[in-house]
Amino acid sequence: MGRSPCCEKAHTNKGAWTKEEDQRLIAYIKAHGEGCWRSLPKSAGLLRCGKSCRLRWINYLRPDLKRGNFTEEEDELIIKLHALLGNKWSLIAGRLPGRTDNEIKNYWNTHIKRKLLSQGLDPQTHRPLHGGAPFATPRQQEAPTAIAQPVNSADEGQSCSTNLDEDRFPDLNLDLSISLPYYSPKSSPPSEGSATAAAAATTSRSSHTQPICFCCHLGFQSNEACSCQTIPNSHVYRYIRSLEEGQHINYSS
DNA sequence: AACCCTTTCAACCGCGAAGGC
DNA sequence: TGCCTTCGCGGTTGAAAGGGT
Repeated sequence: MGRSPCCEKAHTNKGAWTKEEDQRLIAYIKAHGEGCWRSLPKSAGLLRCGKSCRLRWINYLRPDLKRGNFTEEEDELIIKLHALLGNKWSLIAGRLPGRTDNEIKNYWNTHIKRKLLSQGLDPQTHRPLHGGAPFATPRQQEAPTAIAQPVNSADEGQSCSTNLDEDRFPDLNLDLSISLPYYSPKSSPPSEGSATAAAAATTSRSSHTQPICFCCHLGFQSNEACSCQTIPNSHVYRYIRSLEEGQHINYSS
């Protein structure tokens, strides 16, 4: 007995998406919002499985995606994050706004891996292939520290942003960020409960003992949008829709 | 122009986690 | 508590594009 298929394969399309399928998916999500991927294809009139729809939306159709080449800064950030997190592409993508885990994974395999190899570094361990000095980012080269190792499952019991991490990558904010879902004008914003639940889900460890500022979690501490330090209330959750809009919603628990 | 090889990246697959009952 | 369903993630595949001969 194998695992039951995620959908009825006999009546689903596979392979590249057509323009019409894209339009159908976009129109449906604009009207009803994301979620319920299992039932979405039927409701949207698509002969695709839910997983395929989800992937197409997340990796290609989402309006907040940043298309185009990776910048040098993004390159460096990916390398740093990979040194600390390993192949946790979704976590790495969470630190690069507008980039998807699939995109970063592909970019790693096609560009960065080769780049590191050409520098004599093992892409998995970030250690030199033939001995010598361990991998160091430009900033590290100014003040070399211990070699970064990908986290393993045991390490994950610790805080995501430890003092050790800060020692290794002082300019790196490893707090887990939250990618906000896309809401159409017709669909409703998240309820207070779902926002706090999302916060609890993604920051479960810290949320037990301290308030969460999403600005900080998104790495915007220095941005004026973040005013968490001026908010004395210990249970304020701040949501930012986007940097451009400068909008935010406070959710109090 | 034709063929072959390499590179890129969208899409698929299988698995584990999470949540509901 | 255990089962079932759904979702999300990471690894892998394969078609298309690009480049070389």
